[in-house]
Amino acid sequence: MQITKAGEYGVLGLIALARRPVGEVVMVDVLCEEEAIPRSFLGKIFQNLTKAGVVKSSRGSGGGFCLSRSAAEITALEIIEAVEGPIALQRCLETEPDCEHIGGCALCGLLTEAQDRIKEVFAKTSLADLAQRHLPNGLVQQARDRSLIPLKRDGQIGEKTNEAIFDGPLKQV
Amino acid sequence: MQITKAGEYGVLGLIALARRPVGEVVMVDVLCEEEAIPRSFLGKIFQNLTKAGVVKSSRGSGGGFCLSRSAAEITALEIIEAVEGPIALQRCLETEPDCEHIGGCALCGLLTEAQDRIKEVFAKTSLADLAQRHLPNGLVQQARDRSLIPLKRDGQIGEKTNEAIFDGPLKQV
DNA sequence: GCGAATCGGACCATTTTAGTCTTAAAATGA
DNA sequence: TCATTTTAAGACTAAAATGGTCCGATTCGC
Repeated sequence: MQITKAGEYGVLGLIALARRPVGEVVMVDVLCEEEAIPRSFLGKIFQNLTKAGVVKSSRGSGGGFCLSRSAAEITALEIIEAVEGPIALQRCLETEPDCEHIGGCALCGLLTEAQDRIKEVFAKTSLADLAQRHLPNGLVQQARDRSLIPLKRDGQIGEKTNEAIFDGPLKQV
Repeated sequence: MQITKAGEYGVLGLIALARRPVGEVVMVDVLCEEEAIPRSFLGKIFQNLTKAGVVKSSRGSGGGFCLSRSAAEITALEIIEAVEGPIALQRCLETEPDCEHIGGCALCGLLTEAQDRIKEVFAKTSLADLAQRHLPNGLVQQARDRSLIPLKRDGQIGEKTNEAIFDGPLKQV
């Protein structure tokens, strides 16, 4: 009962994309650096987002990804389901409506309700909302200018960077 | 983002237990047969429920499990968290309050909200509620008398039994 | 005290996650 | 046209979680 890394990275990558002017094509390399995501992984995740119609891709030099619609029209639900598949707490809801347990099972009702609540939360939140909440003050850039953020790259993961970042005057967000 | 089999079986096993008079000690064997759960697996699950104080165990011949409180005082949240660990969609909430992402992350807020909704649903539902919703008419016993339910046992799992069970007059639940 | 019955916990197989790597295809610009 | 740059697709892998089994320590009834 957790969001996967793929889902997490997907949202984060899209937030980075949503920070740019609409229509601007950005390489996956750039997005990865900004949000400290392993490069090849985000590439694969964005493939799914392309299939789902959330982003558009263009190949070749000068290529990259851009949002297929305005960030206000993309919901968190759409993103997460594109990456992780449909949200379904209960297994049997995925394929057939009847529960596999004997005589109709109380769990179905409970889990369906919980699942609907989650979907409500995700559906009412747009990518624009998320992008706005995420670092409203350009603190990332400040921190990066002060070399407080060692970037993660493939193979060589910087760890325990939080303290460094959050120490000092940047702390009072 | 799914409930685990362990969580599912835990709830189901407790429902079976809650059907009996309070204080009655029941062997896992019996509970397993009633809800078609692999025997040794439910044993392990009930270990966790014992540690969490949801059931009490007694060993030796004549031993088994009984609810430690009335079913109305046990919530689904308690059961599921006892079996699966705390419900935490977001990883970083589990250990530390600060998000690992740079400069405070929009995901934290979103996932925390979703998580709170799930907990609300689970917290407001008691085991007694579930037991009441689960087969109010004793349909299981009817079905079993008519040999419509091949019981699952260790090693030899009966599959695709649903059609057989739901066909015929039992269908209109 | 003995033996049967039961939980408790170590153990194991399979699936999922979280990535990486390689090859192919497409677009650009020289 | 050709080299370069970028995504697309998918095979591959290590590690963790899941789902489940099995045996031994413990306890009870006699």
